[in-house]
Amino acid sequence: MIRVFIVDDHPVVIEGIHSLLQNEKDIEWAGQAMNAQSCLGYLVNNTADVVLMDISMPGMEGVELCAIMKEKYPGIMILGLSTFNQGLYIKKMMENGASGYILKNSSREELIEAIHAVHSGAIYFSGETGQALQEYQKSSRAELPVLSSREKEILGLIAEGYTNPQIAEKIFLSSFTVDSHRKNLLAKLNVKNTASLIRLAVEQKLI
Amino acid sequence: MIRVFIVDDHPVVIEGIHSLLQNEKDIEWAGQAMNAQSCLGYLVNNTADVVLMDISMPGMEGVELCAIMKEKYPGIMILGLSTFNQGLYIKKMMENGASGYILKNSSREELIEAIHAVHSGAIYFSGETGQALQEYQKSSRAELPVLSSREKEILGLIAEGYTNPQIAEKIFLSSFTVDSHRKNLLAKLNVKNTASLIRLAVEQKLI
DNA sequence: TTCACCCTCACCCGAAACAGTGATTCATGC
DNA sequence: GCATGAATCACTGTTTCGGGTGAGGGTGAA
Repeated sequence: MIRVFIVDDHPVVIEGIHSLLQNEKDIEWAGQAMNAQSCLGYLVNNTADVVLMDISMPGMEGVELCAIMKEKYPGIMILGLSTFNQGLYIKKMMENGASGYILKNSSREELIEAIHAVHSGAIYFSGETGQALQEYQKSSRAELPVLSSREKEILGLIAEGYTNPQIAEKIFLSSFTVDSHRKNLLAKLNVKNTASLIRLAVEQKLI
Repeated sequence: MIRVFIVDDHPVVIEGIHSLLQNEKDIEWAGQAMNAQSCLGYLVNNTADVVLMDISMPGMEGVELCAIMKEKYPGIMILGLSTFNQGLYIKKMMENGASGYILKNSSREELIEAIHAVHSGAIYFSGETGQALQEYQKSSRAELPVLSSREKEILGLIAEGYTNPQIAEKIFLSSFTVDSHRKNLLAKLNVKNTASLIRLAVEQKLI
């Protein structure tokens, strides 16, 4: 028996989901809340197996609530719920411990499949949201110039906090040479100092 | 009809999966390959809907093959397959376009559910691998000291490539003050220069 | 009301980074 | 065989960073 709780500020959505799950044998309606506070209040004395959670709520963000709940009750699985299909939000929810994500206009079958998957510890993103997430990951990758192996090596060492003289000593080069490579990195990646260089490198997973 | 192709360097695994899928009505066995090259060769003249892919293969890494395939044939869905349960690899596969992940000792039901989910565009990570992924994400977060709002603001501006004088001008402060905050950031986060500061900040999602 | 902490500003100084320019060697491919 | 680019080294500046130190005002909590 899977106890399902729902947090959403739209009564219509709560009703809709409730009626969709009503005749499901292994799903039990644990309760509902219309904001983050009452959700957390409910969980003080009660519990649930799966929480359906809207990401866009007044006051506390769904993303925040997600993080708090996972901190306090790691055993409760969270299934994101949204009308919109924003890759960024979906990614953030996942990074904060959500186990899945579906759209509010999902079919009954999809909803139930997602609840089961999430309850079993799996991660499930429905077709539309899964594609949005992958699209988002793809689009956030820029077109990058090719770095030589030496440049990549030195980039890695810079990111680890070594200075030019330290790098020079470490890989047996002149400090001038390291400096040259460093300047080439700045030029190739079109950034103007170490801060933006490292930021770009980490975000684009160059290191 | 879902055409399923498999890439794995272990014949036993190929046979096992083949027999598991044999009697499935809506699944068609498209073919098999034992390394990345022959997989790519097959796809020149043929196609598939879902590719089951081992992540640990001799020669080319599964992660690499995944990226190449998604680049060339974005419509083919990739389902990772592994004996081990390494959060890091699972994350990398996903970042490179895989739609799901299961362990080789999964049940027949789980395998088929995963193939269906992935084929519909969804993202599916089986119970064990999903938990490994979430554990990995959790464990890679360090215990961080609390940064004041001013510090966070300045950290963000440093990451955008502004120098102390530029930041000072931008937020109407003395350059000395900005420098003080900057030094406090280095001290609090226990790093010794801008490079490691920004790396930490990006990796821990402080900005 | 202390105490802690944030925010602000200030100065000194050495080290590191950044800009510009130019050079040689070596391998690779056209 | 010649162009291209990677990799190496060199020198000269200017700017920025980072370490150390200190100080004054504000706020909020114990």
